[in-house]
Amino acid sequence: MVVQADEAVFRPVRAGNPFEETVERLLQAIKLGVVGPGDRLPPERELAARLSVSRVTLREAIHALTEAGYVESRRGRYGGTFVNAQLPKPPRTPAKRIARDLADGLEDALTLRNVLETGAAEAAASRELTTAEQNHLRRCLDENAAASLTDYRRLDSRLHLAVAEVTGSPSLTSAVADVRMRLNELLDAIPLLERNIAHSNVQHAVIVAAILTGDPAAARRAMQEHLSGTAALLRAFLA
Amino acid sequence: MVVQADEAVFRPVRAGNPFEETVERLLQAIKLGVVGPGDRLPPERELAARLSVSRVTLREAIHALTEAGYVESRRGRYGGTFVNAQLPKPPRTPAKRIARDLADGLEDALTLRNVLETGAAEAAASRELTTAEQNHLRRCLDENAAASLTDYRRLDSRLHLAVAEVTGSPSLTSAVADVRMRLNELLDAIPLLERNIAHSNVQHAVIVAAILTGDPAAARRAMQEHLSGTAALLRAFLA
DNA sequence: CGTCAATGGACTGTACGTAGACCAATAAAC
DNA sequence: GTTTATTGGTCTACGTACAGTCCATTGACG
Repeated sequence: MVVQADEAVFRPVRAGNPFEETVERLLQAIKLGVVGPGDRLPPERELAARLSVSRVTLREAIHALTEAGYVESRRGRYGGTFVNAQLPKPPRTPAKRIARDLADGLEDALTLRNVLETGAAEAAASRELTTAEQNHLRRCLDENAAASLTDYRRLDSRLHLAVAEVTGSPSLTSAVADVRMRLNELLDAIPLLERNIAHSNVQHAVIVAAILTGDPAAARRAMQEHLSGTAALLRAFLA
Repeated sequence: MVVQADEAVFRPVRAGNPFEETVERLLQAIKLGVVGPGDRLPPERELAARLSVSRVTLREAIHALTEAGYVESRRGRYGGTFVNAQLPKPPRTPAKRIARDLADGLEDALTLRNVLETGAAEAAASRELTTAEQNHLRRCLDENAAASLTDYRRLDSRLHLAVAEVTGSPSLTSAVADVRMRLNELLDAIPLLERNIAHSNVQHAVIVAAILTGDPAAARRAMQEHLSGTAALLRAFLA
């Protein structure tokens, strides 16, 4: 009997209660650099509507993030909830624990990421990009290249997300964001080496160049190489 | 200001209430052929646990599907909930309405499907398949090829799902199942032509052969061609 | 023919999430 | 300085979903 499809289709309907899911989403926005330090989140009423969550639940999620040191709220007109300039650094979960938690899930996540991101790079290069999209991509590339060590991971995520964005497919963008979050905890456990960063920056430039010049095959190939490097690091680190 | 990533990350936390989501999942299992006519669903207690839903909610969902003519329940030991041999045929939503509903979403779904399924084909061909996996793939291929007109769509879905299954990545399998469901309504609106079916069967055989012989590039290329045919049909039909 | 394990069916109390209205504070605009 | 629109903060009533328990039915097996 084949159980693989059963597992896929009878998986949990939702990952947690609305509160937990909302916290996760806001963290996604912050950790993937969709909203940067100092940026303001949308007003509670609007954000609650977009997330299809009651304002009470959203506020509880924001409260949790406030206590964790991610955001701060100010009342009154021109007030709002702002992302802190100094983000709390993740608690450095022991690698052993991560490895145990994700032992099976790691290959799953890496496979999905490989499919999504190489596909996104190819799809992006197959499109006619607007000037705004081109600028967005270039800006994300430059900001990442100029990033300090503490900001690198977030701006790296932001760049990869930008590649998905310029495919014009919101679903694909969401999927890339989700799988990136799944791998984030692991990536945080790996020490950042200057040499690796330099290498990444070069690869990023190649990927973006291929997308901007409209070379799908090259974009896919470059992304593939880039990802396999990270994947190798992860596998080695957790071995 | 770039809003693409905002849309992706601030999208609704959940598509509906647990009841609706559960109905959708069970329909997914039936319509994608994961459970065929005459098959028994897992016992309510077990299924509720796997879906992370209360038994009450699951029962309400099953009740809805019973009224819609998809399943039937029998009490007692060796009882259970069984998929009807004769499935109700979908209500043939007018194409105009579908086109209006999915106007924007169509390209989004097609892009995602292309990325996921070509990626799945390549990933599947890159793996060492167990004998069970090989047989499963072949069986799905054969059953689809032998299918009658009324069964064709379901067994076609089942085959595509099988390709994702043999990548060994549950997340990828789920993603393929989800995007297939999004396109299902549209596919149901397109008339099935014998000639198209024959062509599809040939392409399916090529895809499966490439996977079984471990030729990732060929698998990707074959799947790509296969999908672009369907995509062209959909775009033309809704134009 | 009786037993019994497994399954669907039904009920109760609790907790959580929601919708909506209202209050409080803030800073730009006048 | 006053006004005012916008935003976060608070409260209440309601509905839904959940966990747990018990009941009803069935058919294989001894």
